[in-house]
Parts: sequence; structure tokens; C-alpha cells
Amino acid sequence: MKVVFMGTPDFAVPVLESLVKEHEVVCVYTRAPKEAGRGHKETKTPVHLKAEALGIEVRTPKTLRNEDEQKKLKALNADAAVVAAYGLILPKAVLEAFPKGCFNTHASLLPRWRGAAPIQRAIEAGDEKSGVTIMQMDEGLDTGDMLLKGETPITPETTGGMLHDALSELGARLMAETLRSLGQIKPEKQPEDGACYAAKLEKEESHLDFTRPASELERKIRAFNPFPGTYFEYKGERFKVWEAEALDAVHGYAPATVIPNDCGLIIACGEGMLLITKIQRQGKKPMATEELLRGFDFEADTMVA
RNA sequence: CGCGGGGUGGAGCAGCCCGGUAGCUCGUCAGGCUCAUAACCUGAAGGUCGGAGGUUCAAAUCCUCCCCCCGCAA
Repeated sequence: MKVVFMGTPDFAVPVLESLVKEHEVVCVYTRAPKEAGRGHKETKTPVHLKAEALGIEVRTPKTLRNEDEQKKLKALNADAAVVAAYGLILPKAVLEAFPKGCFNTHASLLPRWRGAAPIQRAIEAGDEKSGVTIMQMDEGLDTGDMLLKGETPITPETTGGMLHDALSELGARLMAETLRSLGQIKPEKQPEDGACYAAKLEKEESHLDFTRPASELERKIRAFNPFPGTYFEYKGERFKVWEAEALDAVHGYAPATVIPNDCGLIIACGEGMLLITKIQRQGKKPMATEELLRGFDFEADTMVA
């Protein structure tokens, strides 16, 4: 089958990789390179780099809304489009440009967690499972009919990074399977019951709010590890929190107080307290809190922010 | 030229601004104490202070260039 692939971040790369094994990928669409990183060097997207390595034509239109782009897309004469975290809306004209349709790889068990950040939101909310849904795209935001689903458990140890990688691989497998058995799968409408949206991650969410319950903070820390990360401030310095454990203990400290103890760094929360087990000082690498404490002191009874 | 922090015995940090015997916590090794111990006591080993130049009587510390790591921002 002749297919067009549309995707942008790391999540989409395995999908592209598995796609080229069984189909003719005539062109890859991805977001345009942008200035990023230290020094603001122009950086191509992960999908862009992979496509180049595979020797596939890459296109990076800013939008697919204008007729010109749509014409160029149609001229490829592809049978289908495979999408994975592309980041651009596909207008009706594009959806109709492919005889067999447009298939999207979404990192959640639809209709739960439609939208931008399904992986982190699922962990943050305390879901016990997540998964990937392959769907036939329509004009809505992740509202198309479902073709294939796969589940994976979320354990108390699952981080956003772990789930991301697992779902990315799962998505690649499911998409391959979907394309193999296209005519045989009966599209299933998404039930409205249980639908919810995964809001995109806002910068301010990374800043830990110790007035919240410890268990909630623990989930967020796991969900946001490794991206976008969580942090607190102490004496004007930023400390990134990589791993923590919620301690279900009653205490009389004000939230954000460093609680004196022999086990490590413990911070009072709105409910319970948080034992920070892996931390990163700015300019340093992440390390076990225990290590940092050998040379750095969080004074007991002072406050973090 | 986006902004900024850092590279000091095995680990984590201090010292650098105001040049002048390299320090702290931990680990390691040896010995001691102890029923015992990750506890305690005593002692020891271990460092080209990221690299190369420069200034100086003297550089971890001041100046220049380079390498590596990281935070912010995007």
C-alpha cells in the first residue's frame, strides 16, 4: 500500500519504522524545524531525522488548510495516511484525499483522554491502565471511530517516560496490524460515556504545590518524569524532583516545611508528606537525594517553595 | 551570537569575589570497643583542583582559549 506518514515527536518514530517494513511510504509530513536547545540551534523533529535516514521525502508545511498544500498531498496518490502525534489539524479535504482513509495512533484508551497529553494525564489521575487506540480520523479531536485497541497496566512505579515508550511500541504494532487487516475490522463508534480530555501540560504545573496531598504530588512527579519534570525552589535555587515517595503520616507542619528526620529529605504536604528520593540540583545531574545530602544541607524546619 | 550554573581524592559538597601549607560529610583499608551492628573510637591510603597557555615570588583562586556536563528559555 502507498501511504503518507504524518508525525512529529519520538512517540511517532517507532510507528514510522514499522510502517516502512510493510508499506511504501511515499512521503513524510512533520512539523517544521525550529530553534531549540541551548544556543537556539535549528532542530529537526525526531520524525524528520528518521525519515531522512530512511531516504524518504520530508515535507514540513505550516498548515494543511490551503489548497496548494492539499493539491501537493493529493498528487502523491497515496492510499492512506498514517498519523501519530503530528500536531496539525487535518482539514476535511485532507481526510478525503485518501481512498482508504486516515488512521491515527492515540496514546490512550479512547474515549478517555482525548487530546494533547494522554500519557501524563493518565498517570497523574491515578488510572490503573492505559493503552493505545487506532482510529479512523474524523474532523473532531480524537473522536473518530475506533479500529483497534491495546492495553497496558500502570503500576505505582510507572513513569511518564516508561509509559511513553511502552505505548509507542504498542502503537507501532497495532497500527501495523490494523493496516494488515483493514477490510476485516469493523469500526466502532466511541461511546460518549467516559470521554474526557487530556489538557496540554502547562509550565506552571511543573512547580510542585506542597499544599496538595502527598499522594497527588507523587503521581504528578511520576507522570512528569522525565518530561516536563517537576521542581521546587530552595534559597533561590531550583531543584528538580525525579522520584519521590508519599508518606501517609499525620503531621503538624505547615506545607512545604522541611521535616527533620534521619531518612533523607522529607517535605510536609497538605496531606501526608513527601520523601524525595531522587533529585537534581541546577547545573548537576540527577542523583539519589542521599548523595546530595552528603554535601548539601536542607535545613530542618525551613521552607521550600 | 538567547540567558545561566557546574567540572576539587571513589560519591556528594565547601574553598574561588579579598591569590600564599587542599577542607567537610560519606565511602574504602587497618586497628580498637562491643554479644553484635549500617553505631562508636583511633589511624591510614587516595587529589595532574577538566585541559592548554598567560600574569605573579606564589594560581583551585586572576586573565585568555578549548573540552565535557547541566538548568532556564524555546
